[in-house]
Amino acid sequence: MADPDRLSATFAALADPTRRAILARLALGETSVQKLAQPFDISLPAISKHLKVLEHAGLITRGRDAQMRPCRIDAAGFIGVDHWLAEYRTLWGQSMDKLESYLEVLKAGEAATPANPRNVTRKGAGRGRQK
Amino acid sequence: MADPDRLSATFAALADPTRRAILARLALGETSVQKLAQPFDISLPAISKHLKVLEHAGLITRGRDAQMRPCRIDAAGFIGVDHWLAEYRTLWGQSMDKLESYLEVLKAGEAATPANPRNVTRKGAGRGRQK
DNA sequence: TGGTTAAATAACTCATCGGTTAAATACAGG
DNA sequence: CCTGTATTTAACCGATGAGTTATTTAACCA
Repeated sequence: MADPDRLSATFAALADPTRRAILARLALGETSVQKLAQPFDISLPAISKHLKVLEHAGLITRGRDAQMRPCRIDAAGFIGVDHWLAEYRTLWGQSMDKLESYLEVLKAGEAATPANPRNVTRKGAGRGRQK
Repeated sequence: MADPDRLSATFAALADPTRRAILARLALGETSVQKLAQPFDISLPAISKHLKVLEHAGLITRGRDAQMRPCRIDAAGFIGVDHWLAEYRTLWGQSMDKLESYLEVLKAGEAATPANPRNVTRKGAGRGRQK
């Protein structure tokens, strides 16, 4: 119902192996609920609940094709996680090769130069309240 | 593939805003439990529990200094998440996280942080698979 | 219309989680 | 030793989450 914290919802969604398996399957392409459920020995309503959680987490979207509700990966949730993780990447030194790649992209000529002087995202600050 | 339950534990740990705030604080440097607890209006045992969860998730480690147990960031958990996420990066294009990493490098390099990441050219969705 | 298939909802159980307070442990110093 | 400080453990409680079976909604087809 309420959507107080999407990032929390996304991480919570990813904390379940069944849901990660569903995402792995969806990474291969859009699929119906039935086919998604097939590899698991849990009931269909359970799958339906998992899909609802994934959808609310911004990790999948659902369409409509006749009686079927095909599910597909939604980049939004992944981007949210990636963005959060980016704040910590310098802590374990994976930034250099990423920077190299970025510079290659720059050379390819597609990047706009960051130009806004006032910073927007605070570093690690965090929302301190919970629940 | 690493321990799959470990990954679940890591995502579950990250699903709590209080714990993410603790990590944000620890990103600034090693600290005692007391100082860690200060910004929050929850009890000390609650913080202690959060730290235990973070430790089990591979996101922090704890040492010993007299009566204090200083906590610090542990890269392992972050790397686990990053590796998992890498499998899905091709689904939304990589320019975004590369830019973020680049900005992190900038931040690490100088005190004044410029830049607004929002005007980067984004690639289209691009259906695909990987792994 | 009725029947079949696809998926979601309802209502319930049970385990886990985040929080509490009170007590216990570990260490430093007189 | 005893005392103070830092932190963890124990015992408990209400909320949430993952699962179930039974029922219901939605869409297609004869």
